[in-house]
Amino acid sequence: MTIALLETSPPRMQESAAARVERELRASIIDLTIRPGERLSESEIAERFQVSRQPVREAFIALMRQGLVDVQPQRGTVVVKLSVRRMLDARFIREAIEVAIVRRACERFDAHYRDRAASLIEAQETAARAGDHLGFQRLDSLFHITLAEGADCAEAWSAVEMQKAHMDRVCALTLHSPGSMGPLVDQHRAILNAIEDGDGERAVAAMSHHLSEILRAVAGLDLAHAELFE
Amino acid sequence: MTIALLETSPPRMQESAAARVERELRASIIDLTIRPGERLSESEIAERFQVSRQPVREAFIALMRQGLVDVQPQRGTVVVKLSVRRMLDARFIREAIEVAIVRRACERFDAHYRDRAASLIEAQETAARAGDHLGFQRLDSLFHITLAEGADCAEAWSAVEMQKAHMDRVCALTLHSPGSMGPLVDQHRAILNAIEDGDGERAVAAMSHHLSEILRAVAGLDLAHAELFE
DNA sequence: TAGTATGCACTTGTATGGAAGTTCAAGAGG
DNA sequence: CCTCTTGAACTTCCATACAAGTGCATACTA
Repeated sequence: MTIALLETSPPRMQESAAARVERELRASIIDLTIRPGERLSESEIAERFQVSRQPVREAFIALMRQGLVDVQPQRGTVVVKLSVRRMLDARFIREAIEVAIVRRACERFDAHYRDRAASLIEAQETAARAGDHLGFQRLDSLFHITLAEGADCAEAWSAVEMQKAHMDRVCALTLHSPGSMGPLVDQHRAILNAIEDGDGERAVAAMSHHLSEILRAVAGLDLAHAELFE
Repeated sequence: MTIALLETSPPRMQESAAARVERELRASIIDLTIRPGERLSESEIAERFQVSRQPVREAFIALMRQGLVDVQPQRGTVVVKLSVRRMLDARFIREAIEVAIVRRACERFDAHYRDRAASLIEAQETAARAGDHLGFQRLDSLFHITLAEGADCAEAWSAVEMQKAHMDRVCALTLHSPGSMGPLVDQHRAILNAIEDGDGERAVAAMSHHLSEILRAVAGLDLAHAELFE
């Protein structure tokens, strides 16, 4: 649904070289700037980022733990290909956690975050009308994070983030038609409304429905980019 | 509920030095052999394992990502203290995922894994009678993994594993009374029965109840080991 | 020609030295 | 006695060199 713009943006103070390489490589892998199946060389990346091999190696290991690259000892490192199976697994895990989040949100949801979520929906409406895909994706991510924080589940979101990457990578393939963002805004609104009403079952159903949108994108893209899939 | 014996056991072929250090340190951190709050030194650990500082550093970074140590640049690395909050967060995430697993298991559960789960319960019964805590913990972990694999959710289990460490660390403090394992076996049996009946709601309730056992262990131990908590 | 060595060019893994930053204690100065 | 400075002793982080393993092309052999 979204690409990782949020965790990409803050070039925090004194970011280590390893963290910088990992952050930038991760973003490129998720938005498919680096193609699935492509070989990555420690030396080449090190030269490109003007650092030594060591921080690059640490970035590779971190990306391997996230399931984004495959480090084969003494052979090489490759960006893992897209996988419908892996995407469905990620969706399953994400839905499990986010459903639990909204269920808890129906019991207690901080008022400040409720207002923030509402204003984010407004901003999404604007971005959708303007056809601003990148902005919309960033706002989408912020909306989900806000739900987690409002329900006091910030830690749970970090667990979602890893899975989200595998969904975003597949979504980066789908062509973003102008009208595709509107329904998503409505779904966000339905989720927030249910939370405000404290209606757990409705909130769960709304979130589940929302996260099932990606299933519709699966059918149409397999053949067009077969070489990117395993 | 359990400590990480499963992922600790296989000293796989050609395991790298970094992986070995991480594996052993992780096990020691989880079973509290290395005390929460203790400082870790790259040099000291390197000397102890007879390797250079580099693989130790990589192990530290990996453990940091799992939330088990805190690497403070240019200052030092410490084992994170126990945290009731962190444990409750881990429990929340784990319950969310495992509840989704058993719900799926009620729809389709491989017969081979059903038999395996049943035999694991038998083995747990034996271990419980014999008072074999370590064996029981290993069987407990295997049971949950078997549920995940039987429901074709192996990937989801790896997401659970990280959270599980934070629960196991707190559970390592609780004194294991001889009769404490019996109810857990019954709970496992209830879960498996519900799955065999295809009764989703009952399976979810049984798993949720099972994973709530740890909440009972929270109250009694805070004061006895206050220095281990943040 | 088919099959088998063999050496080269690549890869990741490890060791080691030094750069940059933090902490803490000892000592100078008020 | 209190405050500030300063330097030694640590820490993690990075750069570099080397070790070890893989794959492939080339050349040699039957």
